[in-house]
Amino acid sequence: MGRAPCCDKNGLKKGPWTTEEDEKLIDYIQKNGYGNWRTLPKNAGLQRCGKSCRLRWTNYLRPDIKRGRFSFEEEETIIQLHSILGNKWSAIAARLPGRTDNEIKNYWNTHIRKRLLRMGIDPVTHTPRLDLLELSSILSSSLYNPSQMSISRLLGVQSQVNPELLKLANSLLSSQSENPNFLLQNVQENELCSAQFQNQLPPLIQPNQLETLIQETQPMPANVEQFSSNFTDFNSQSCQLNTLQNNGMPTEDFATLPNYSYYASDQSFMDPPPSENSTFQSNNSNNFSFASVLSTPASSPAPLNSNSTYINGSSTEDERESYCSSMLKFEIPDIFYVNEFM
DNA sequence: AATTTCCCCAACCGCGAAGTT
DNA sequence: TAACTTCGCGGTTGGGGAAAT
Repeated sequence: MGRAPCCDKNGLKKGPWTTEEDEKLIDYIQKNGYGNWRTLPKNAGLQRCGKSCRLRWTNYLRPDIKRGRFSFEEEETIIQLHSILGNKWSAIAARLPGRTDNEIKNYWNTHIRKRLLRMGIDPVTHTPRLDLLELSSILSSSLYNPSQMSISRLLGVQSQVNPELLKLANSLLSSQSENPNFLLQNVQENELCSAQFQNQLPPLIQPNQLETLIQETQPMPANVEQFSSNFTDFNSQSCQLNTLQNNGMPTEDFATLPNYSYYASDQSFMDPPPSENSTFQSNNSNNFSFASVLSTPASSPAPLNSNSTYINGSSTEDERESYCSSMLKFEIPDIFYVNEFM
Protein backbone atom coordinates (compact mmCIF):
# COMPACT_ATOMS: atom_id res chain seq x y z
CA MET A 1 0.00 0.00 0.00
CA GLY A 2 1.13 3.51 -0.55
CA ARG A 3 2.63 5.48 2.21
CA ALA A 4 0.84 8.63 3.11
CA PRO A 5 2.94 11.72 3.66
CA CYS A 6 3.09 12.76 7.27
CA CYS A 7 1.90 16.20 6.33
CA ASP A 8 1.57 18.68 3.58
CA LYS A 9 5.07 20.02 3.39
CA ASN A 10 4.21 23.08 1.36
CA GLY A 11 4.85 26.18 3.36
CA LEU A 12 5.86 24.32 6.47
CA LYS A 13 8.93 25.42 8.34
CA LYS A 14 11.90 23.15 8.87
CA GLY A 15 15.09 23.44 10.82
CA PRO A 16 15.82 24.70 14.31
CA TRP A 17 12.95 25.72 16.49
CA THR A 18 12.62 29.27 17.75
CA THR A 19 11.72 30.22 21.29
CA GLU A 20 8.35 31.46 20.07
CA GLU A 21 7.56 28.14 18.45
CA ASP A 22 8.61 26.29 21.58
CA GLU A 23 6.36 28.46 23.68
CA LYS A 24 3.42 27.90 21.36
CA LEU A 25 3.90 24.16 21.46
CA ILE A 26 4.33 24.01 25.21
CA ASP A 27 1.36 26.27 25.76
CA TYR A 28 -0.87 24.22 23.52
CA ILE A 29 0.10 20.88 25.02
CA GLN A 30 -0.27 22.17 28.57
CA LYS A 31 -3.80 23.24 27.77
CA ASN A 32 -4.93 20.47 25.46
CA GLY A 33 -2.50 17.64 25.88
CA TYR A 34 -1.04 15.86 22.94
CA GLY A 35 -2.53 13.09 20.90
CA ASN A 36 -3.22 13.88 17.30
CA TRP A 37 0.08 15.15 16.05
CA ARG A 38 -1.28 15.67 12.59
CA THR A 39 -3.75 18.33 13.63
CA LEU A 40 -1.79 19.68 16.55
CA PRO A 41 0.43 22.15 14.69
CA LYS A 42 -2.53 23.76 12.98
CA ASN A 43 -4.44 24.05 16.23
CA ALA A 44 -1.39 25.38 17.99
CA GLY A 45 -0.72 27.94 15.29
CA LEU A 46 2.55 26.40 14.18
CA GLN A 47 3.85 26.20 10.63
CA ARG A 48 5.36 22.80 11.30
CA CYS A 49 4.42 19.28 10.45
CA GLY A 50 3.10 17.07 13.22
CA LYS A 51 6.11 14.89 13.10
CA SER A 52 8.41 17.80 13.76
CA CYS A 53 6.23 18.88 16.69
CA ARG A 54 6.25 15.41 18.18
CA LEU A 55 10.00 15.19 17.93
CA ARG A 56 10.51 18.61 19.42
CA TRP A 57 8.24 17.75 22.32
CA THR A 58 9.53 14.27 23.07
CA ASN A 59 13.19 15.09 22.60
CA TYR A 60 13.44 18.56 24.02
CA LEU A 61 10.41 20.25 25.53
CA ARG A 62 8.95 17.49 27.67
CA PRO A 63 9.09 18.65 31.28
CA ASP A 64 10.57 15.42 32.60
CA ILE A 65 13.63 15.53 30.39
CA LYS A 66 16.92 15.39 32.18
CA ARG A 67 19.59 17.40 30.49
CA GLY A 68 23.33 17.49 30.93
CA ARG A 69 26.07 14.93 31.01
CA PHE A 70 25.38 11.26 31.38
CA SER A 71 26.46 9.90 34.72
CA PHE A 72 28.61 6.81 35.02
CA GLU A 73 25.58 4.99 36.27
CA GLU A 74 23.66 5.90 33.15
CA GLU A 75 26.58 5.06 30.93
CA GLU A 76 26.98 1.68 32.55
CA THR A 77 23.30 0.98 32.04
CA ILE A 78 23.43 1.99 28.40
CA ILE A 79 26.33 -0.34 27.69
CA GLN A 80 24.66 -3.23 29.45
CA LEU A 81 21.34 -2.71 27.76
CA HIS A 82 22.91 -2.25 24.38
CA SER A 83 24.75 -5.54 24.74
CA ILE A 84 21.39 -7.24 25.10
CA LEU A 85 18.97 -5.10 23.15
CA GLY A 86 21.20 -3.80 20.40
CA ASN A 87 20.18 -0.52 18.81
CA LYS A 88 16.78 -0.54 20.43
CA TRP A 89 17.19 3.01 21.62
CA SER A 90 13.63 3.46 22.71
CA ALA A 91 13.80 0.33 24.84
CA ILE A 92 17.03 1.54 26.37
CA ALA A 93 15.55 4.99 26.96
CA ALA A 94 12.61 3.41 28.75
CA ARG A 95 15.04 2.32 31.46
CA LEU A 96 16.76 5.65 31.75
CA PRO A 97 14.25 8.11 33.18
CA GLY A 98 14.55 11.55 31.71
CA ARG A 99 16.66 10.50 28.77
CA THR A 100 15.35 10.27 25.24
CA ASP A 101 16.12 7.63 22.68
CA ASN A 102 17.64 10.29 20.46
CA GLU A 103 19.91 11.52 23.20
CA ILE A 104 21.05 8.01 24.07
CA LYS A 105 21.62 7.20 20.42
CA ASN A 106 23.71 10.32 19.98
CA TYR A 107 25.69 9.63 23.11
CA TRP A 108 26.33 6.08 22.02
CA ASN A 109 27.54 7.09 18.60
CA THR A 110 29.71 9.98 19.72
CA HIS A 111 31.17 8.68 22.96
CA ILE A 112 30.59 5.08 23.97
CA ARG A 113 31.01 3.52 20.57
CA LYS A 114 34.32 5.25 19.97
CA ARG A 115 35.55 4.33 23.40
CA LEU A 116 34.71 0.68 22.92
CA LEU A 117 36.53 0.70 19.60
CA ARG A 118 39.59 2.20 21.20
CA MET A 119 39.45 -0.56 23.76
CA GLY A 120 39.26 -3.23 21.10
CA ILE A 121 35.63 -4.05 21.79
CA ASP A 122 33.28 -4.51 18.90
CA PRO A 123 30.44 -2.10 19.74
CA VAL A 124 27.94 -4.27 17.92
CA THR A 125 28.65 -7.61 19.57
CA HIS A 126 30.30 -6.28 22.74
CA THR A 127 33.01 -8.85 22.32
CA PRO A 128 36.68 -8.37 21.57
CA ARG A 129 37.28 -7.70 17.94
CA LEU A 130 38.03 -11.02 16.29
CA ASP A 131 40.83 -9.74 14.13
CA LEU A 132 42.66 -8.39 17.15
CA LEU A 133 42.13 -11.60 19.08
CA GLU A 134 43.48 -13.64 16.24
CA LEU A 135 46.51 -11.43 16.12
CA SER A 136 47.01 -11.83 19.83
CA SER A 137 46.70 -15.59 19.52
CA ILE A 138 49.28 -15.73 16.77
CA LEU A 139 51.76 -13.62 18.65
CA SER A 140 51.37 -15.64 21.82
CA SER A 141 51.73 -19.02 20.21
CA SER A 142 54.75 -17.89 18.26
CA LEU A 143 56.62 -17.31 21.47
CA TYR A 144 56.34 -20.94 22.44
CA ASN A 145 56.70 -22.38 18.96
CA PRO A 146 59.03 -20.04 17.20
CA SER A 147 59.97 -22.71 14.72
CA GLN A 148 56.41 -22.82 13.47
CA MET A 149 56.21 -19.15 13.17
CA SER A 150 54.48 -17.57 11.80
CA ILE A 151 54.28 -15.82 8.58
CA SER A 152 52.53 -18.92 7.37
CA ARG A 153 49.98 -18.59 10.10
CA LEU A 154 49.55 -14.96 9.37
CA LEU A 155 48.99 -15.80 5.77
CA GLY A 156 46.59 -18.48 6.82
CA VAL A 157 44.32 -15.98 8.48
CA GLN A 158 44.82 -13.18 6.07
CA SER A 159 41.33 -13.53 4.75
CA GLN A 160 39.91 -12.81 8.18
CA VAL A 161 42.31 -10.23 9.47
CA ASN A 162 42.78 -6.64 8.56
CA PRO A 163 45.82 -6.58 6.25
CA GLU A 164 47.24 -3.66 8.16
CA LEU A 165 47.17 -5.73 11.29
CA LEU A 166 49.15 -8.41 9.52
CA LYS A 167 51.80 -5.87 8.78
CA LEU A 168 51.74 -4.83 12.37
CA ALA A 169 52.12 -8.40 13.56
CA ASN A 170 54.97 -8.89 11.19
CA SER A 171 56.83 -5.92 12.59
CA LEU A 172 56.19 -7.05 16.15
CA LEU A 173 57.60 -10.44 15.32
CA SER A 174 60.67 -8.74 13.98
CA SER A 175 61.03 -6.92 17.27
CA GLN A 176 60.69 -10.21 19.05
CA SER A 177 63.48 -11.75 17.06
CA GLU A 178 65.72 -8.87 18.01
CA ASN A 179 64.71 -8.99 21.65
CA PRO A 180 63.46 -12.45 22.58
CA ASN A 181 62.27 -11.29 25.97
CA PHE A 182 60.12 -8.52 24.66
CA LEU A 183 56.85 -10.37 24.27
CA LEU A 184 57.64 -13.35 26.43
CA GLN A 185 57.74 -11.18 29.53
CA ASN A 186 54.31 -9.94 28.67
CA VAL A 187 52.90 -13.38 28.22
CA GLN A 188 54.23 -14.48 31.57
CA GLU A 189 52.61 -11.46 33.13
CA ASN A 190 49.47 -12.49 31.37
CA GLU A 191 49.42 -15.90 32.95
CA LEU A 192 49.76 -14.35 36.37
CA CYS A 193 47.03 -11.96 35.50
CA SER A 194 44.74 -14.74 34.37
CA ALA A 195 45.20 -16.59 37.61
CA GLN A 196 44.30 -13.49 39.55
CA PHE A 197 41.36 -12.76 37.36
CA GLN A 198 39.85 -16.21 37.73
CA ASN A 199 39.65 -15.73 41.47
CA GLN A 200 38.17 -12.29 41.50
CA LEU A 201 34.96 -12.45 39.61
CA PRO A 202 31.92 -11.48 41.59
CA PRO A 203 28.82 -13.58 42.13
CA LEU A 204 26.93 -14.75 39.10
CA ILE A 205 23.44 -14.12 37.91
CA GLN A 206 21.02 -16.79 38.94
CA PRO A 207 19.41 -18.92 36.24
CA ASN A 208 15.95 -17.57 36.95
CA GLN A 209 17.18 -14.03 36.41
CA LEU A 210 18.55 -14.89 33.04
CA GLU A 211 15.30 -16.55 32.14
CA THR A 212 13.39 -13.43 33.11
CA LEU A 213 15.54 -11.30 30.89
CA ILE A 214 15.21 -13.63 27.96
CA GLN A 215 11.45 -13.58 28.28
CA GLU A 216 11.50 -9.85 28.56
CA THR A 217 13.58 -9.30 25.47
CA GLN A 218 11.77 -11.64 23.10
CA PRO A 219 12.43 -11.98 20.31
CA MET A 220 16.00 -12.38 21.35
CA PRO A 221 18.42 -10.43 19.22
CA ALA A 222 20.60 -12.66 17.17
CA ASN A 223 23.74 -11.60 18.92
CA VAL A 224 22.67 -12.45 22.43
CA GLU A 225 23.44 -16.11 22.30
CA GLN A 226 26.68 -15.38 20.60
CA PHE A 227 27.45 -12.79 23.19
CA SER A 228 26.92 -15.16 26.07
CA SER A 229 29.17 -17.79 24.63
CA ASN A 230 31.76 -15.40 23.38
CA PHE A 231 32.04 -13.86 26.76
CA THR A 232 33.81 -16.99 27.90
CA ASP A 233 36.60 -16.29 25.50
CA PHE A 234 36.45 -12.65 26.29
CA ASN A 235 37.31 -13.15 29.94
CA SER A 236 40.43 -15.10 29.23
CA GLN A 237 41.62 -13.37 26.13
CA SER A 238 41.01 -9.85 27.24
CA CYS A 239 43.42 -10.36 30.08
CA GLN A 240 45.99 -11.36 27.58
CA LEU A 241 45.97 -8.17 25.60
CA ASN A 242 45.66 -6.07 28.66
CA THR A 243 48.90 -7.40 29.94
CA LEU A 244 50.60 -6.53 26.72
CA GLN A 245 49.29 -3.07 27.12
CA ASN A 246 50.87 -2.77 30.52
CA ASN A 247 54.11 -3.85 28.97
CA GLY A 248 55.44 -5.40 32.11
CA MET A 249 53.81 -3.09 34.59
CA PRO A 250 51.95 -4.70 37.45
CA THR A 251 48.31 -5.47 36.80
CA GLU A 252 47.11 -4.71 40.27
CA ASP A 253 43.96 -3.04 39.06
CA PHE A 254 42.47 -6.48 38.75
CA ALA A 255 42.55 -6.57 42.50
CA THR A 256 40.31 -3.53 42.61
CA LEU A 257 38.06 -4.43 39.75
CA PRO A 258 35.25 -1.90 39.75
CA ASN A 259 31.86 -3.14 40.65
CA TYR A 260 30.81 -3.16 37.05
CA SER A 261 27.81 -5.04 35.92
CA TYR A 262 29.48 -6.96 33.16
CA TYR A 263 30.72 -8.92 36.11
CA ALA A 264 27.51 -8.55 38.10
CA SER A 265 27.05 -5.50 40.19
CA ASP A 266 23.53 -4.28 40.62
CA GLN A 267 22.04 -4.78 44.00
CA SER A 268 18.51 -5.38 42.90
CA PHE A 269 19.26 -9.06 42.80
CA MET A 270 22.58 -9.36 44.45
CA ASP A 271 23.74 -9.44 47.98
CA PRO A 272 25.87 -6.50 48.96
CA PRO A 273 29.07 -6.65 47.01
CA PRO A 274 32.37 -7.37 48.59
CA SER A 275 34.38 -4.34 49.43
CA GLU A 276 36.93 -3.21 46.95
CA ASN A 277 39.64 -4.78 49.00
CA SER A 278 38.05 -8.15 49.31
CA THR A 279 38.57 -11.00 46.92
CA PHE A 280 35.72 -12.05 44.69
CA GLN A 281 34.93 -15.72 44.65
CA SER A 282 33.16 -17.56 41.94
CA ASN A 283 32.32 -21.11 41.08
CA ASN A 284 32.26 -20.34 37.44
CA SER A 285 34.14 -17.37 36.17
CA ASN A 286 32.92 -17.53 32.63
CA ASN A 287 29.37 -16.39 32.97
CA PHE A 288 28.04 -12.97 32.16
CA SER A 289 25.67 -11.26 34.48
CA PHE A 290 22.55 -9.56 33.26
CA ALA A 291 21.56 -8.67 36.76
CA SER A 292 21.62 -4.93 36.63
CA VAL A 293 19.75 -4.91 33.38
CA LEU A 294 16.84 -6.47 35.17
CA SER A 295 16.55 -3.77 37.72
CA THR A 296 13.97 -1.65 35.96
CA PRO A 297 11.27 -3.37 33.95
CA ALA A 298 10.51 -1.81 30.61
CA SER A 299 6.88 -1.50 31.50
CA SER A 300 7.56 0.70 34.48
CA PRO A 301 10.53 2.92 34.05
CA ALA A 302 11.93 3.92 37.38
CA PRO A 303 15.13 5.47 38.62
CA LEU A 304 17.94 3.07 38.68
CA ASN A 305 19.26 2.14 42.04
CA SER A 306 22.67 0.74 41.52
CA ASN A 307 25.16 0.83 44.32
CA SER A 308 28.03 0.67 41.94
CA THR A 309 31.02 2.74 42.79
CA TYR A 310 31.16 5.77 40.59
CA ILE A 311 33.34 8.71 40.10
CA ASN A 312 31.27 11.85 40.33
CA GLY A 313 29.58 13.23 37.27
CA SER A 314 32.04 16.02 36.73
CA SER A 315 34.85 13.67 35.83
CA THR A 316 36.62 14.03 32.54
CA GLU A 317 36.34 11.95 29.42
CA ASP A 318 39.76 10.49 30.15
CA GLU A 319 38.67 9.41 33.57
CA ARG A 320 35.64 7.77 32.07
CA GLU A 321 37.76 5.95 29.58
CA SER A 322 40.10 4.82 32.28
CA TYR A 323 37.15 3.61 34.27
CA CYS A 324 35.71 1.78 31.30
CA SER A 325 39.06 0.23 30.62
CA SER A 326 39.03 -1.29 34.03
CA MET A 327 35.49 -2.46 33.54
CA LEU A 328 36.05 -4.23 30.30
CA LYS A 329 39.71 -5.00 30.63
CA PHE A 330 40.42 -5.17 26.99
CA GLU A 331 42.71 -2.43 25.97
CA ILE A 332 44.91 -2.55 22.95
CA PRO A 333 48.57 -2.16 23.73
CA ASP A 334 49.88 1.29 23.04
CA ILE A 335 52.79 -0.29 21.22
CA PHE A 336 50.31 -1.57 18.64
CA TYR A 337 49.29 1.87 17.47
CA VAL A 338 46.00 0.37 16.44
CA ASN A 339 44.01 3.56 16.25
CA GLU A 340 44.62 3.75 12.58
CA PHE A 341 43.03 0.35 12.13
CA MET A 342 39.83 1.20 13.97
C1' DA B 1 44.17 36.17 13.41
C1' DA B 2 42.46 33.42 9.75
C1' DT B 3 41.42 29.14 8.00
C1' DT B 4 40.57 24.32 8.18
C1' DT B 5 39.21 20.21 10.40
C1' DC B 6 36.81 17.80 13.82
C1' DC B 7 33.03 16.85 16.76
C1' DC B 8 28.51 17.10 18.74
C1' DC B 9 23.71 16.87 18.65
C1' DA B 10 19.12 18.69 17.16
C1' DA B 11 16.41 17.70 13.58
C1' DC B 12 15.08 15.33 9.45
C1' DC B 13 13.91 11.25 6.60
C1' DG B 14 12.17 6.85 5.36
C1' DC B 15 10.23 2.85 6.86
C1' DG B 16 7.35 -0.54 9.30
C1' DA B 17 3.85 -1.42 12.75
C1' DA B 18 -0.42 -0.50 14.58
C1' DG B 19 -4.77 1.57 14.34
C1' DT B 20 -8.90 3.18 11.80
C1' DT B 21 -12.31 3.37 8.20
C1' DT C 1 -9.71 -7.20 4.24
C1' DA C 2 -7.91 -3.62 1.56
C1' DA C 3 -6.93 1.15 1.77
C1' DC C 4 -5.58 4.68 4.32
C1' DT C 5 -3.78 7.24 8.52
C1' DT C 6 -1.00 7.93 12.43
C1' DC C 7 2.69 6.94 15.30
C1' DG C 8 7.21 5.77 16.63
C1' DC C 9 11.69 3.96 15.64
C1' DG C 10 16.44 3.92 13.90
C1' DG C 11 19.66 5.82 10.59
C1' DT C 12 21.51 9.89 8.78
C1' DT C 13 22.47 14.75 7.98
C1' DG C 14 24.14 19.31 8.43
C1' DG C 15 24.76 23.60 11.15
C1' DG C 16 27.49 25.53 14.49
C1' DG C 17 30.96 25.63 17.94
C1' DA C 18 35.54 23.98 19.46
C1' DA C 19 40.03 22.59 18.52
C1' DA C 20 43.89 22.31 15.60
C1' DT C 21 46.92 24.16 12.15
